[in-house]
Amino acid sequence: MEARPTYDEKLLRILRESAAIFAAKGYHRASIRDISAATDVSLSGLYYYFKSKEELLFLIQDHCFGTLHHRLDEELEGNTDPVARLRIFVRNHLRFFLSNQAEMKVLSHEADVLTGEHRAAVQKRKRAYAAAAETILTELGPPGGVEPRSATFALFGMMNWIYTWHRPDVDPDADRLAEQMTHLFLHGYRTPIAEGVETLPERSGGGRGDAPSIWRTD
Amino acid sequence: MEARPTYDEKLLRILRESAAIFAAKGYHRASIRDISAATDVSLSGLYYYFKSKEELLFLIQDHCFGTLHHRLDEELEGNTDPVARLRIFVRNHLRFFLSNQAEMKVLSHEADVLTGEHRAAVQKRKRAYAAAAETILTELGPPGGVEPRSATFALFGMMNWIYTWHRPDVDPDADRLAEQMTHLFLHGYRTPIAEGVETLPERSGGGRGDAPSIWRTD
DNA sequence: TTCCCGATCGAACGCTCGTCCGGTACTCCC
DNA sequence: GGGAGTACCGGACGAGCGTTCGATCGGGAA
Repeated sequence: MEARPTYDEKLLRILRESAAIFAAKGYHRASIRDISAATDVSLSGLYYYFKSKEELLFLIQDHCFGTLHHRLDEELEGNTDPVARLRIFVRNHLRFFLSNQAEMKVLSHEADVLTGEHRAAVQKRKRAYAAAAETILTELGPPGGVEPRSATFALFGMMNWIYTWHRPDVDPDADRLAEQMTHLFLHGYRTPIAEGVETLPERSGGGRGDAPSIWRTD
Repeated sequence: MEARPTYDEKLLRILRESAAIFAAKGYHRASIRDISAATDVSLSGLYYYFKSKEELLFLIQDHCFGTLHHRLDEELEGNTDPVARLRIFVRNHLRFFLSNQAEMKVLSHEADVLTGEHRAAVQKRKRAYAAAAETILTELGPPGGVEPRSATFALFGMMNWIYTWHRPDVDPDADRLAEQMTHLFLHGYRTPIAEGVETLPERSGGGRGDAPSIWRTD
């Protein structure tokens, strides 16, 4: 005999299924009716668990971000070597990303959908997480040539872009990817830029402005 | 006396304004009525320029990708040094991205909205562009440790993530960013991974599975 | 048994959406 | 002047959306 699920269990199941649907169709194109069908909960029955579609998105994002950051703190605990800490950070991020692809896609892809207090709450989480990342980078010492802010976002770009290309059957798992990305980042970050060698001469006589718009009229 | 715009000029204007609106609100949330208001063309009048909302998105993406790739070929022409070619590739991509942020955001963010032939046509463009990138990376010689496929996407991730963070008033311009990202990528890509030094010991006795789901039930 | 309350549902409301139809100026050519 | 064709518009249609309302069901308390 199967025990009836508690309120919390059922809410978590709804959040999980909703995340999968938002990830597949996108937040705006996914309808509450889709979620109703996937969860076998009636349309109106769902509103017992959240007040609005936006709150549903918020619950997913908030829980996801909170868990990600919480795990990071656990993993970092007691570790003081700067390089090891960077490695742990990347590994934690990628493990979490690949184990919760739907949720993390929703987090990355629907980042600017929320409004008002929901938006503020998620952005607070995001800032705290980014600050943790920045601290870790600062501990590495001064960079060799790239600016810390650009470098931080370059690292996040590498990691967060994953959901657009990673296929579990052919691509490396999270731990191997973490090794590779840490390696990729670390060497470039600490190696100084060789003056004069690494810049490209301007293309001569192109005649076009340096920031041409796409909308050519030829 | 202002000359009346031609058909093509007006279409391009509509595409430009639409791209800005899609970038700001997202494809699904932006309505044809929004575009009508922004362009001062009536709702039905717009359908003289495209057959459906999806075709409008296609026209933007197709034109954008086509121009990006076309520019790349122009810039690469006559240049044979592998490192210089990589540098040109990154610079071209970033220049284009920052000069056409709205269009490139639409390209990145609404990548899997199109269906049928529209989707196929854009994916063909994307594959051709990615192939060009892969060729450039191959010319660099064998990587030092990271896999070429992961490395390629890591590079694209760095570059394509830009639209989420770049602020023209505080961040470096396209050319400086290109220098930095090329540097970042190149050193990591060619430096071998030091055996045994760069791997992290498993966390001892964590007791949790290695790919824990977010949806803890505690 | 009766009452209450958390959990759930069917049916509807008001709204916005993409798209289409019929019509109308305007311009050029005969 | 008359016909053709390009450019454009007002207004509507049907579908789908998020949300709400009143009713119902089942189990523990009195």
